Amino acid sequence: MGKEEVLEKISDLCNPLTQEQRDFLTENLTVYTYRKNEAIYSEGEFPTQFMCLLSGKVKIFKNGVSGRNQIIRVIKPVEYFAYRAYFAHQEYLTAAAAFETSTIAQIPITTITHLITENNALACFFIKQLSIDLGIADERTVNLTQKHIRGRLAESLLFLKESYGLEEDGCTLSIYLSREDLANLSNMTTSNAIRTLTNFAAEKIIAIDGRKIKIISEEKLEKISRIG
Amino acid sequence: MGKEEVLEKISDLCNPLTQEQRDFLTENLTVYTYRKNEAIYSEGEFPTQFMCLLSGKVKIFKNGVSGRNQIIRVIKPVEYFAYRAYFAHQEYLTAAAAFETSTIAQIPITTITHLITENNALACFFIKQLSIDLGIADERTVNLTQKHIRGRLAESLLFLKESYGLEEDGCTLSIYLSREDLANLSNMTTSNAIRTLTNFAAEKIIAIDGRKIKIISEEKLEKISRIG
DNA sequence: CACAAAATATGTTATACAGCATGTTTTTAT
DNA sequence: ATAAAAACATGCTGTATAACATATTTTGTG
Repeated sequence: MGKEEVLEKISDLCNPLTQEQRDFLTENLTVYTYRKNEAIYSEGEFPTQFMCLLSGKVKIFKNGVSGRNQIIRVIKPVEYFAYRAYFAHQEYLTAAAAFETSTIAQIPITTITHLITENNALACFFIKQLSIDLGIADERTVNLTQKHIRGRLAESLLFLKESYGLEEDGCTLSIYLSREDLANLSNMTTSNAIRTLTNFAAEKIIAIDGRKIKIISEEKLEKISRIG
Repeated sequence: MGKEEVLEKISDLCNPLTQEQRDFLTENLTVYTYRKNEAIYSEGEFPTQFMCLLSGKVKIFKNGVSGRNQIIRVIKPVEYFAYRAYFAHQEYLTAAAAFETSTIAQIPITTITHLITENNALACFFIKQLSIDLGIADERTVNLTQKHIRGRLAESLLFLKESYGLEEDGCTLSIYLSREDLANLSNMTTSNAIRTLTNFAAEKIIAIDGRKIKIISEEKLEKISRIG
């Protein structure tokens, strides 16, 4: 992908910038492609790059107790990530990996912080983004802890629909997750993700074909998510 | 409390400001005192005031399913709160109430956003604060979902020690929470908070005298928190 | 293509924790 | 001071979900 094309994609980041600042950004920008399941960064590492997902799908997750992972959030194009830790003067508390082949623009995080101190509109952009993410995290805490297994899985399916959308048929989720990833997203064991998925299919709420998931009744999913 | 005194307390907010900006802040600043258990703001309300806790203790919580509350974070003097929702252009997703008599400085949130657009250092202050809070929220998600009941309670006790410190004797927590609040902080029922607390006391990890909690072995609490 | 490894599926068992009931103590209000 | 309400305490029961076991299917690799 050419730099011109990249700049167009990250316009919400570039719009507030002066031409000079934009050039500075472009000079320091590199583009990498990660393969399916490849690690992008790991918990405990020191953050050096600000990232923007240009194409593909990425998960942000944490290693919990006894090897259980928790998917904290998912990234879709064009979204920014990998900056929180540096802004907080911390190491990464999370890890990131590619769900599928993903193209990522990387800019040294110091370049970004430099631009932030120069450009107030850019600072405001990050204030808003962080505020939205913090709200999502707060919601998620309650949902993951208080809802029952069916409610958590239903919510995850709706969340995936919101995040990555549907295919042309208007009902198949555009992301094909392993049962394990689905479990890690919903805070349950893989076995229970499989079982509950099977139940949903038997109840004609969804239809499953391998990793393809068709949402038959969004209303029912919403109801299960709300109550359970 | 006089405005002079308040300004001194919120110096980390004021330091980046020009004298003119500081005067603008002072003009728009009011101080309220909330009684024990009094609501400060509620879920769904539209945010209008930026707040700073000058003295006392405050909880930020969410109403979960079937009346179960989840305490999301606690505020100590001098910390800022009640600004996330406005920055994200949302209603409050959480509620706030006073654990005990609390004095709170309030500034119209529009005053703050105005100052942020004028003052880059102030914007950076909030970027850092939000980034730290987002990291805490991510950690908390995993801790609350993956740890067992003893681990969650142990963690909460250590968290309260970190947040509010100890009394002069060097081992009594400076905050006296109801068993219900302790349960809401640790994602468990009140019954189980009581039971587990009793167990910890029997194991000589803590000593309880009504709502007073003495930490006898911090190492053991840390171990339980880590493993459980 | 064959083989190993991983992912999916499903049944069984074990257990952590919620839910409920009941009694006691402490706090609050009149 | 006394009644009422709230908080605390503890035992019992039920159940949601983890943990384990064992097939079966799919995927990846030499």
